[in-house]
Amino acid sequence: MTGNTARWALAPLEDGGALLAPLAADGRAAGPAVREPDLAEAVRARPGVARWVWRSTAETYPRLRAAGVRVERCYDIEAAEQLLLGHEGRLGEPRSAAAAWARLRRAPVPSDPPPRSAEPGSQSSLFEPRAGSDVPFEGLLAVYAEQQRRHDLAEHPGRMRLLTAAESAGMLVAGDLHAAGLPWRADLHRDVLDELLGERYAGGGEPRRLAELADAVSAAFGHRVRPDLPAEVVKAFARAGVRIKSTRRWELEKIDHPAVGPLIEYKKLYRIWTANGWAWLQDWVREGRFRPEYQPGGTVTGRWTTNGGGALQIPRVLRRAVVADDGWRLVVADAAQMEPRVLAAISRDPGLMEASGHTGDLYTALSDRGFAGDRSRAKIALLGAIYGQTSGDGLKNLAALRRRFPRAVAYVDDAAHAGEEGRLVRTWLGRTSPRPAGAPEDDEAGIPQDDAPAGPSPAGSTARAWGRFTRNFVVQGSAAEWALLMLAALRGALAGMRAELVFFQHDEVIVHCPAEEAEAVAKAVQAAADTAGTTAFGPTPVRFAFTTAVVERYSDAK
DNA sequence: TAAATTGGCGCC
DNA sequence: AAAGGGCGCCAATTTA
Repeated sequence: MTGNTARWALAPLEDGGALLAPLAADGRAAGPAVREPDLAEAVRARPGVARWVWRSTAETYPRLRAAGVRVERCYDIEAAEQLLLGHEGRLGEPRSAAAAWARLRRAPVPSDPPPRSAEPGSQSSLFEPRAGSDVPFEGLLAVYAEQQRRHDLAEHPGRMRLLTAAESAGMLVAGDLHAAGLPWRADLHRDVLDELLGERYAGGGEPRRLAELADAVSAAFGHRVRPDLPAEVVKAFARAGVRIKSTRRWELEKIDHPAVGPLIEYKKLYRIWTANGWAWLQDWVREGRFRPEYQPGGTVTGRWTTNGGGALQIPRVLRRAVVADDGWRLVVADAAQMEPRVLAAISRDPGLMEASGHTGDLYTALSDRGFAGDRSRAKIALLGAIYGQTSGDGLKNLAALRRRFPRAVAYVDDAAHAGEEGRLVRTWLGRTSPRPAGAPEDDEAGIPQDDAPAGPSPAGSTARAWGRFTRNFVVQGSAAEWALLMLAALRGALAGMRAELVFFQHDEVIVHCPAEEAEAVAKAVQAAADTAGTTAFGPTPVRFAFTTAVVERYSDAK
């Protein structure tokens, strides 16, 4: 009975042991719970288990990894709870297993614990039991069984199952990424800082180059102006006869004034100093690795976030510090035009599917089909449609786009209309948008009420802004799902190698591997892209392409 | 005095 | 190039 489809529930205990139970197809326990003295040994002793069902991957997986136990698949009950609540239009209700158990028993529902911020260099925080984790094992089993039933009630039960499985796989990948860490040369990072910012002054003030630029700004205005205070800068320009609404770079660039140059340069360097300067290095890089805590599904659209360290916003100039170990390489792979290809797959627009049917440049293919060979116009038009552009060239070219690719444009337009009317929208697999602020919460998920009282200015700019959000949500969110499945496939493919996934950023992965494995890894990446395409969207002519570079340092990729 | 908000900019 | 969607992080400012 423990064939390769078996599922077991697993709950770690504080003394290092674990409770386990085999599960039947309907999610209920198929046998008595057993207690084992050692969590990792209990898992190791059951190689036939295909999927481990547990409360939280972040709680359990690091302990297994630390003991050298690899888990192929899991089901993360709290991640699934979040997705199921969202699908049911109940986003915002507490998502902990304890809360789900309380709802089942009609007991008072505990609020979720506040999000914990990562401590630099921590491995330990992942081990700490969280408040709200006090669910008895039978409660966990009951919540899981109920979740299985709730999958059946979803709009597309099969896709919903795939979604929770994919999110769970993402949790495993996140654990792997944290454990591996991104190779980071602190000495090279310091070289970059010295080069850009100049030396630091004792006492913690601005580095030399920033001080010089601040002086240059003041000199240009003829009086002391602190460039990091927007209010002061706006006032200084007003005194000089230039009226600006903000000090954003694109606004400053339009001004003809000697302060603009040093001001923009100051902002750029100030950002590097405060966000990724010496303090960041001290906090986040240990023993040659940068180990952020990744949070799959950390955003409403399903994109990941990281907790501390700003791993998804690392300035390009610091990629010089990311260097493979001796004899190793970085396989840097970037999914080319991921979102337009996803739109092709989910809208089933014939023309867009055809243009996405090969791994060559999508915008060139697009321009040959409707923009007289003008690649940049095609690109602007498509991105404008996905993002809901309200002005500029994107809008001008939208008409041509709509003529040639009507179903694709209609798909995102429908999502925008739904958002403007306060309805919910879903990604391809079923991740569901939140409600706009102020929307009624007691109606059926997303179904508009005919007699709904007018909310705060429903047809106004707030509604249109929400429409842009839902328009983008269906594409960005479905793209995140493709990425999740790609990661899951890649993780499986790398299992037999020494290669490790060390970085993930929306549509880009980095694998660190021995030089001799690089070619096989590059092939595995493209294979994972193809697998993810058909797993997510079913049979589709759309191809998902990776641009791959094998390099020793990240900055050498493209 | 601490928490929340704002402005800005880095990444996709 | 700009501007549109998603974020996190920092410093300064405002609010409680």
